Amino acid sequence: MSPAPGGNGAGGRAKRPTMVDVAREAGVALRTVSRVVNDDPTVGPEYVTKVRAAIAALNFRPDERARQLRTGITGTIGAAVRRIAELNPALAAIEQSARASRLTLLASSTDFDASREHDILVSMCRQRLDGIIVEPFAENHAYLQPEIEAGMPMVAMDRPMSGVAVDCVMSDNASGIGMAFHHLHQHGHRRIAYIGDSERVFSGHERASAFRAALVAHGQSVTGLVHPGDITGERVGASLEAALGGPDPATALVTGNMDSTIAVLRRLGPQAASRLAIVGFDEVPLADLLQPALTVVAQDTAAIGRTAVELLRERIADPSRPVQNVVIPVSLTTRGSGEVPAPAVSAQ
Amino acid sequence: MSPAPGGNGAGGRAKRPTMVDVAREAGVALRTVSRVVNDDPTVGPEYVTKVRAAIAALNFRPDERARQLRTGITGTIGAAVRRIAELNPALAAIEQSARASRLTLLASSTDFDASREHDILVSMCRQRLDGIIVEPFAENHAYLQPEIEAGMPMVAMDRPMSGVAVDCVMSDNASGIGMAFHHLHQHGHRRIAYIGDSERVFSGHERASAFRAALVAHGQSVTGLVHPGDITGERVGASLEAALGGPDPATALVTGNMDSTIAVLRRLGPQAASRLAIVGFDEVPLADLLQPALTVVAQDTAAIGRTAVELLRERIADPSRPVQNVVIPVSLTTRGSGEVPAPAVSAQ
DNA sequence: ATGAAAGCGCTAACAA
DNA sequence: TTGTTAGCGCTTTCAT
Repeated sequence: MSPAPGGNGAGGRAKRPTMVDVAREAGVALRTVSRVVNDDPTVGPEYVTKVRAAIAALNFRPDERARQLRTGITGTIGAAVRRIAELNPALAAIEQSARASRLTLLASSTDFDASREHDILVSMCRQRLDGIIVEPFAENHAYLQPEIEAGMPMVAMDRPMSGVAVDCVMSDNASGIGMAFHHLHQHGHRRIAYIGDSERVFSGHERASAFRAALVAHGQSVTGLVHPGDITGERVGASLEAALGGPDPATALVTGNMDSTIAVLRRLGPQAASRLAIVGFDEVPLADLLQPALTVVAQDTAAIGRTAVELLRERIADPSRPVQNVVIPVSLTTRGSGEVPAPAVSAQ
Repeated sequence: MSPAPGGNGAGGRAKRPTMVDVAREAGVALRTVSRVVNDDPTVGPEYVTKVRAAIAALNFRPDERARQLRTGITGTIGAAVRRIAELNPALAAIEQSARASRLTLLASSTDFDASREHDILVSMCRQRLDGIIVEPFAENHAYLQPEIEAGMPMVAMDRPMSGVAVDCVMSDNASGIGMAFHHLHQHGHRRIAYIGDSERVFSGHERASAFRAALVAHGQSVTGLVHPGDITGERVGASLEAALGGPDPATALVTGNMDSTIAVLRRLGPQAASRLAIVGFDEVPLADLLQPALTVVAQDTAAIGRTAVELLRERIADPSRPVQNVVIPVSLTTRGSGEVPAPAVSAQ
């Protein structure tokens, strides 16, 4: 009711009250305030009342930083992903799981930049977060070995890390590519091309390799059909020409990730996809509104995020357990673009 | 070279070395280690060498939490937005600006839930972040008054906050709606309907009001043309029927935000938009790949995010400066859907 | 240029 | 059940 004593006048930068102030105001010991704040049941009801009143009178808010320093745990896990603020269902799942475990999530964008990733991970380690989920980008992470040895729990998502042994969760890339290929093959296509991310990227390599394997398994030549590389308009355009031009053009296309799919659609122009069968790896926003609607191999992003948090919590609980490697199944979502039939064979 | 002393054996949870350990290892005072860690130039070169060596030998990493407790600043700002992990260019801009100012960003999803928003904001206050950017959702934020009085810098984004006086940055909603209406009017449309978010939402209210004002300014009746409400398939479907059915159907549509636009497109089905002129408020992912490509009123999300960080930094620097209110202009991006001409008047 | 010692605000042994 | 006291790991006066 009465305004807080202690020079809380208007305008000036008020000094926040601490537990000591609350204790004085309530006429109890510091320890009692701490107990009340932490809902310790062994405090007498009248003390609880007095302390609560003092807390309200002073507008006291405990300083989480001091608590963290003292207890050694931050209640926060970090997520170093390529992009926050872009559609990232795995990150959404991580946030949800973290919240369910009463953990704060500190998410940062590594932004496809190894040095940024380095800075973020080092900073997270200095903050002594309870654990870190990372979607690795850099080639080598040996510099993290001391941190891991010092007990910093870490989980890799989407890609494994090299140079350190950490738990990892990722999609079954090979199966997904197999599904896409098989689906198009079943719809009569015999010339199926692949356009995807650079093989320098782990998943780009896995997917391109799996596609080559599928071609070989169907007794086909790999020549001219597999086009990994950077996702730029020009590169994708050139790959498209290579795949769709020539004497024996592809009648169907597998795109290796969301960005490739979008780049291909942009390059082909509206409705060009109705002449060509397309199956994309990764879900695409508004895939149902395109024409034809896009058939995709969908990753179980919710499971990936959930599993990442699970692995991290298990690692926190038992730092010495053996390293786990979890592979999450993918699934095919048919919407139209993958069911375009192969054109009847005319001549050759 | 030699392994760190102090029981760093394999398997066990190693205790991290502190500055005290480094000081002992280097044979210097604690204070000197602190100086070296903080690049204080007044340290003798040979001391620097010794300390660096000890740091490397022990794999010492300073504990950011202790530093924060002691200095009082965290170097971290919070962002409580509706959704991270979804396309959110304003959040991306915030992250970029924060990084440019060497600030860590702690982003959390309030997820369209007032109690979640409350928990997140309270938690950020307890963590004594250097400042908070919030995309307010709850009706009233008076509970934050004590925090603001205690010196917690805060900036509202996209919507103002009620119950507290804080800086605010948002788009020029009224102009945007005016642009959309005017654009359609210029293309010959005389029956233009609006479907948007609920008027309980601040921007929903602003935009619906502006649309009514536009109708009135053009001497038209408001009846049956303005449809704010929750964004669900059924509600949007009903609003569409009301607007497009009847004796005098609308020939053009303004949608009030991204979700309304997408809901309308889903409801109308593919290519239905080629019979109806549509201008959406907010950019839509892959808007260029739809048919017809989508004409939208685009918010300058980059400017919004940048300004939010700017306002926050200024507030941190000068807690007593007057509250600022910044309105960011919007712009029209024509792609096709808004340029569908009005059908020739047949009878009536 | 370097060091000794006092805290930042909280929790956790240990006493009473 | 409540209080006393010693830190968590760092920065920072103040001496030297």
